[in-house]
Amino acid sequence: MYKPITLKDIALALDLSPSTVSRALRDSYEISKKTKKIVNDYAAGVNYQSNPMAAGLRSKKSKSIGIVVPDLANSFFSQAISGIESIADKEGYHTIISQTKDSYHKEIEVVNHMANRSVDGLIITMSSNTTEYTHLQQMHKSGLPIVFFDRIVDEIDTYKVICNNFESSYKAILQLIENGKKDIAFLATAPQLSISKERMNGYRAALMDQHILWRDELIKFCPSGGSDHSETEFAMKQLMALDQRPDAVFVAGDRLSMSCLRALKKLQIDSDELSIIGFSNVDLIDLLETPISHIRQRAFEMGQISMTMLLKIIEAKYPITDFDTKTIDADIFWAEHLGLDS
Amino acid sequence: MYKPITLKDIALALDLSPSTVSRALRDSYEISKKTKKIVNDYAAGVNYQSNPMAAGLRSKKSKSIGIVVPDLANSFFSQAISGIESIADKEGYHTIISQTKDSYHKEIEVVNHMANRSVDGLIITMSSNTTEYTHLQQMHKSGLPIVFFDRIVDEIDTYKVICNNFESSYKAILQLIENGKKDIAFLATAPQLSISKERMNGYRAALMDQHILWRDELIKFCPSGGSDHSETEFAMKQLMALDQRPDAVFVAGDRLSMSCLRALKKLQIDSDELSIIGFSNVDLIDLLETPISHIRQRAFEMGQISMTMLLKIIEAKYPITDFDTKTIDADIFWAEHLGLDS
DNA sequence: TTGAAAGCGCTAACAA
DNA sequence: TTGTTAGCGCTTTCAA
Repeated sequence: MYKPITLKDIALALDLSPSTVSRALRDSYEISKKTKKIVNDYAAGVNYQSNPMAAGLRSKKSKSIGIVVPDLANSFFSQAISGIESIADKEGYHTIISQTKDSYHKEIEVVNHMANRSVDGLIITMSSNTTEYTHLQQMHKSGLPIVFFDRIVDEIDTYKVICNNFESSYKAILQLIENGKKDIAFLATAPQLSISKERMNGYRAALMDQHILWRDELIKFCPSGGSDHSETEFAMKQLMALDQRPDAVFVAGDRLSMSCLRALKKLQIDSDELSIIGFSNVDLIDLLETPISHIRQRAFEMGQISMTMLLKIIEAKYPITDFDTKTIDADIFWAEHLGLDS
Repeated sequence: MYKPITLKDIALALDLSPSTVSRALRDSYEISKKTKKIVNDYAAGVNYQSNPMAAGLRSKKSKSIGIVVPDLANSFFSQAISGIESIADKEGYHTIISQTKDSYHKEIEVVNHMANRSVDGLIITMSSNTTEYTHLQQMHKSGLPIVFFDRIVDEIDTYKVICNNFESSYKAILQLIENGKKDIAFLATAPQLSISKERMNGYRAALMDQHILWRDELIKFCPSGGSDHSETEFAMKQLMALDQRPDAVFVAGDRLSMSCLRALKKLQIDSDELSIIGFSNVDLIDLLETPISHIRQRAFEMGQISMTMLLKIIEAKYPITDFDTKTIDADIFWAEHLGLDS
């Protein structure tokens, strides 16, 4: 059976008390250098591993944080996770990752599990089906440090890290208009998501500033976010069936952008007919058949900032009350055939 | 401060003993239906969440398992994780995911952390830089259930799940040869990895059976596995500089396949000049500019099987001694221009 | 500078 | 069917 060395074992072997060993191992100021050396050497020799469950049970700290994202297969999230880990590693924090697959119930379950496992904090991107936040509000009120990332929740006051959704959308649409596009469709995932709203606001503002009329029929939502291709295909089919067809489509979602490409391929719609610009952090974007203009979020950097913010809360001596939302620029890349700079 | 309801609180409120409450909550046969109902109703009312750290500390079980993969950004792994979770969810197990970024040291750290967090078992794909397994051997000897996945370790006797590396490689090469290719290069990641060896064996066997001479200069390794593009580019450049240039290349790695495509694009080598077939589980493969024949592993299924095997070990009444290695078929898809069936 | 003792929240013998 | 008691491995008062 699995029987690791315990702190007690060390105490016994070294004829010290458990508390001394514990303190020595944690490099407490009360312990003499000599004792510390003896203890640490012995511990290293027998490959002692402290048990975080026992430690956490007592001290309510675990030096580990939880990361909750909707989908690991989404490069935006995996890049962000790498950013989070780059900081966590440096600061000696472990990370525990879980995905919700955009399910509200899975999210609740995962968050509870992490909280109970005594993570010291949480970095979370909401599931797209989450419209009710009491599970998070409760934890947050109880003192669990939380940082929201990408998809944020207004109702909970804490640090939030998002990309410049409004501005980058605005800029993208503006550029399209200046390039002669007039009928720009808007394709988004779930309408209740913060990112959908912010991106739509950017779209709307650009149209208004350029005196282009808003057309309801050009707005389509695919709540599955592109995981259900038929949904995207249906939306695109509807758009292309309009009397006044769009000449461009702005896709406000990462997975959705690729789903949209696939739909266009299936519907045999050429990229000359319909320009497409979408949010995308896909690595392979340069290898795609159809050149696609895209807005690329600085996911790694966003992850790093999220972790930095979380650490700030965790290690704060006094509760923080003055939270803000970090907005990170995104980079726009124009497909070559449009002949535009990025 | 964070002060969750404890089992004791419930016991106090209901004037029961903690053990009764504990048993009622866990639906023990010893407890009357009435008491169970009272307890469960009350617990639900106050939103009681059991503390798995305390439970785990005592019972040495946590109903959670660890998943360790090299890289979350690799679709093969994220698909496999989804497969693992599909079974874990059903059986009431939580999953804790970590990535090693193919670092040996990160792997050790992550595995230790998980073991200490009392995961009930581990599903792991080795880091490509791991050549020494004492950290795992130790845990395994101590009784931690482990299932190896994709990249396996001969030295440790437990369940292993891999794809049919030899056979699918053999079949792919055979097909290439039958299609007239004669100078088939072999591109792999780290040579010490089980997958590299198995795939090379398939390659070698097919050549031999078809009486094609083995040529050392057609074999190239890219230890970074495609994350360092310059490495791949250099290898491809070397290959194309040979007097007798290859007319096809077989890529024995997921990320490497895409890296290879990118290298060919950069070197402006047409797919007519050089056919490429590689392992790949990329979702977007149908949207790529260059049609690429590919071997697609049944990642989701492999994940499911891994989890099933792990559960078998975890829940075994008596230690299992008779382990085997599950080999799952892979599917070969031929790029259209080759005019072959899959 | 070290040790003794209590207890974190839970489970599992053993008793009743 | 329920309660009592001890203890998982560690940290943390408090005392020495």
